Amino acid sequence: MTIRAMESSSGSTRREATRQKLYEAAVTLIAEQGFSATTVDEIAERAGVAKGTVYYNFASKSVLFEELLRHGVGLLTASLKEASERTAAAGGSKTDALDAMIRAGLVFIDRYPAFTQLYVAELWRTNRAWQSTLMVVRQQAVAVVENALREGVESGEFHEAIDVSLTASALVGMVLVAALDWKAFQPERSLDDVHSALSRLLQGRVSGTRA
Amino acid sequence: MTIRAMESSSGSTRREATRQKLYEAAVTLIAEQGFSATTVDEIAERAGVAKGTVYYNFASKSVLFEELLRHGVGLLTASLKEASERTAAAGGSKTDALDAMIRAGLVFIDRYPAFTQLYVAELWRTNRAWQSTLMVVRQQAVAVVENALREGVESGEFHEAIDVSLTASALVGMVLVAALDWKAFQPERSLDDVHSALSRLLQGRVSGTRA
DNA sequence: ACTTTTGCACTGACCAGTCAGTTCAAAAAC
DNA sequence: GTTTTTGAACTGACTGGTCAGTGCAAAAGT
Repeated sequence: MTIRAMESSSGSTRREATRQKLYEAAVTLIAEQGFSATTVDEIAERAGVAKGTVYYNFASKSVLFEELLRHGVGLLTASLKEASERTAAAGGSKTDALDAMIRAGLVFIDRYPAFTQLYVAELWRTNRAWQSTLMVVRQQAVAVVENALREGVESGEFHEAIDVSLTASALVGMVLVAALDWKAFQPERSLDDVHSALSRLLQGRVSGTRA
Repeated sequence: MTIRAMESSSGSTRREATRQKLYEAAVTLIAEQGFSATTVDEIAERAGVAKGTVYYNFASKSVLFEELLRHGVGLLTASLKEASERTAAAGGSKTDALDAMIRAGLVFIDRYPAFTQLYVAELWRTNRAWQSTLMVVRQQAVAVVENALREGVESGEFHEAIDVSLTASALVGMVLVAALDWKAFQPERSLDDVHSALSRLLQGRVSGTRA
């Protein structure tokens, strides 16, 4: 009985690969059917793994879901930050940063539509085990947008009377719903189509006052 | 076994009252827990009614839910139409009509937060029994917004290059998400606060180009 | 070299509990 | 007297979670 080889955070390849397969299986099934309607047997089968393996890797169905949530929103947050920072580094305005984040959001949803669907379906639900987890990760993501707005107000680019948190919510909602509708009802449209429609709205070129 | 009395849309009062109680019980439970996690026994208990009554009034749990969906979106659509028509009658612009619809949407969500939550949670799900029902009622609601946009384009008020359906989705999403975040995370804010934040965004007073 | 041991990762049959939906006789409401 | 509701018992399918056991690659022992 010796000390096992230390496995770095990147994880022992086998186990991490199995967890990844389980995430992928769970995300589509839960997006389609909802958490309760999705059985652990289904997840295991879709992942090509025995049921016991699910419980070997995750303490429970809920924990699997919670970790999936953290994993997914983590990717989104990183992508938004990257877009924001890249724009700033290129000397862009805060409006440019918001626009870049809109695009990053669309790219994310384009790549992980099932995850987005599931996130939206669970976010405002109360009395659920993972509610607190969800609030934390949501706040991390929304904060990136809020920061851009706040900095834009401070630099005088945006009107100081804007309500940062409500506006951030609205912008997130705009992207989220437009993108989900795109994927669900008009999948033939291009990402650029959606992006330009949202850009136009952001920049007040729909019903902007000329003042 | 006799032929049931045809009940007109207004319905026999007693039965209609029971159905209403069941709608109200189901809407909050399903919003909190999701459809599958909500049991018929719970719904009956919350409604203060025997389980048998549920099955006397609705063919199944799914049918109860589908009718609830139709009922709720019907109310929203009527409210949006009313707001739009009222504005038009008062000689307002299409921007005013959109603004009035935003307010009507917020009032609706303020009154029926659980319904909204549940609607959002189910809308983009595929493979569900009520998917087709949901698509129909969604289209009815979104069409009201699309019409205002289209008419605004025709009258020259809005730029002709706007994408009506994507912009409508985005506007709906803006209202939906801002309102749900309001209710879930900042319930102390007033409806007017939320409305003015959204108005500002609609009218390009956040990062509007001065062109 | 070779055998033996270790323990991680995985397996899948099994269990105890849950739930939608049914049934129906009797009561209540109209 | 007809419609609607009650409430409890029942069924049969399904589900989350368990657990004793398997396979195997690396480590330890010789």
